[in-house]
Amino acid sequence: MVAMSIDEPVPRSARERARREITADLLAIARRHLAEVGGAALSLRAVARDAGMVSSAVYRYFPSRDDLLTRLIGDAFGEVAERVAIAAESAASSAPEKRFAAVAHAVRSWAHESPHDYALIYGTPIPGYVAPPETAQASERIVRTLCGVLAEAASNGQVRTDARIETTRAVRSDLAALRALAEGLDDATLARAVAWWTGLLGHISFELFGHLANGLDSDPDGFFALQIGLATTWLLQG
Amino acid sequence: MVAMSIDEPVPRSARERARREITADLLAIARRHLAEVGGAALSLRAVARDAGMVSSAVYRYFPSRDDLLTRLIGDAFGEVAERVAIAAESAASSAPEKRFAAVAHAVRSWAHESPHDYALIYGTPIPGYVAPPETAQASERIVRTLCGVLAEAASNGQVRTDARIETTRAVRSDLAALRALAEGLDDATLARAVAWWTGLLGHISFELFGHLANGLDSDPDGFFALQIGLATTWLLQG
DNA sequence: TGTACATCAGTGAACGCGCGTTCACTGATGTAC
DNA sequence: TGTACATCAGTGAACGCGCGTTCACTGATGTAC
Repeated sequence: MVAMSIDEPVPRSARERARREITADLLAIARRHLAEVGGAALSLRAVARDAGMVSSAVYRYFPSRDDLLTRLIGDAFGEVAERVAIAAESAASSAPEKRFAAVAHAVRSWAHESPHDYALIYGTPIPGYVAPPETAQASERIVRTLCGVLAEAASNGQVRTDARIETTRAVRSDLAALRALAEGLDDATLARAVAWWTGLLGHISFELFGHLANGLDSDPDGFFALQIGLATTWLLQG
Repeated sequence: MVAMSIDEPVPRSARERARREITADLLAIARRHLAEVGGAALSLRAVARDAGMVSSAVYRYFPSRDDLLTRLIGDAFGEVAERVAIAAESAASSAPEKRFAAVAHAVRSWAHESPHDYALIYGTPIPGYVAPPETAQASERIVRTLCGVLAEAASNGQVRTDARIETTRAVRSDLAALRALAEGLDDATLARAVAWWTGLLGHISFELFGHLANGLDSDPDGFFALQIGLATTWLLQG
C-alpha cells in the first residue's frame, strides 16, 4: 500500500478511486519485486500474477513494461533526493561536517535498505532504456541541497575557499552554472563537492557490489564512517 | 583472435591445438558480444551462431553459460590489473602525482574502450552469480601496485604521513593487513588511498552510467583530469 | 426515477520470440598393438 | 605400416521455460436524456 500524495486532486468517481488504488497496488508489488529480483529481471507477468490479475490486464494501468520501470526509477530517484534533503535539514543547526556526514549516512542507509533501487539508479543502466525526466529534476534537487549546505558553511567562514585550480574553459563554465545554485563558492570547492558526492557513491557501490570483500569488510560501518569523515574534512578544508 | 600466453604448454596433438584455437575463438566472440549487448544479455546460443556452430556444440568447450561469463569476468579483471600495472611502471621515474594520474587515466581509458567490461566488473552484479577466484587475485594485484607506488613515494618523503585517524579496532586491523603490502604507510594514508580508488571508480561510473549528463558533461576529459588531480593532491598531501 | 448507450476493467487465448540445457547420433581424429 | 578400438567434436531435434504484447470478448460501472 502506497500513501497517496495529499495535493493530488480528490478522485471524483468510484471507478477513478479504484483505478488509483489498483495503480498504487501494482506499483507497490512492482517495487517489492524490484527489491527481490532487481530491475533487469522485473517481469510484468509476475507483477500481474502477484496482483491476482491476468497479465494483459496490467496494460490498463501501464502502457508497457518500460513505462512501469520508468515509474520505479523516478520514484527511487525522488527517494534519494528526499533522504538527502531530510538529512540536510534535520542537521541544519549542526556544524557542516556533521551535516555532510548526516547526508552521507542517509544515502548509504537508503542504499542498504533498497540495494536494487540503488543499483537501478547508480548501477549499470538497463540496456535499451532511457532515463525519465524526473531523473534530472531529482538529481538537480540533490545538487541544490548539497550546494545549499556548502554555501551556508562558506558564508559562516567554515569552508576554505582560497584554492586555485587549473582547468579548461568548458569545465569552468560548467562549474559556473553549478555556482548559480550556490553563491559564494569557488571553482575548487565546487569541484571537490562533486568529488565528495561521486566518492560517496563510489564507496557505496564498492560495498554493495562486493568489492570491499577482499580484506576491508570487517567493519563496513566503521570503515564508511572513517572514509566519509576523511572526505568531508577534505571538502571543507581543501 | 586472441593471443596465446607464451608460457602455456605447447599443445601436443592437432586435436588439442584445434581445441585451444576454437576455445579462444569462442571467447573472442563472446567478448565481442559482451561489448555489444552487455553481460546480462550475453547468450550462449548467439555466440554459437556467430561461431558457425550449433548451440549444443559450445558445451564441448564450456560447461555452462555461467562458466563462460566467469571467464570473461576473470579476463576483464585481469585486464584492469594489467593496465594499472603498466601505467604504474611506465611512469616509474615520474613524480608520484604523475604516476597516480597515469594509473587513473589508464583505468578510465580502459573503461571507455570497454564499457561493458567495466560494467560487468564494477557495475551491478549479474543476478545469481558468484565471482570467480581470479577476481580476488586481480584485485589484490591492483592493491599491491597502488600500495607500491604509494610506498615508494613515501620512502622518498613525497607523502605526508603524519595524519591521525579515529576508527574502530576492526578497521585498524584491516588497514594493518593492507599495510603488509606496503611498508611505511600509516593508517590515514592507506585509508585515503582506498578513497582515491573508490573515488576514481565512482567518477568513472558516473560518467559511463550517464549521471554527469546533467550539466557537467561539456568536457568530460578535462573534468576528469581536474577531479583526479584534486584527489591525488589530497592523497599525497593529506 | 428509469432507460439506452458509452466507457472501461479484466479475461483468456494466442503470437512469436529466444533462451539454457540434454541426448542420442555420426563421422573424423588419435592410440595401441 | 596397417588394423581395431577409443576418444572426442559437432549435429539436430527436442524439452520446458518465461517473457512482452495484441486482440476480440464479457460484464460491470458511469452518463445523458
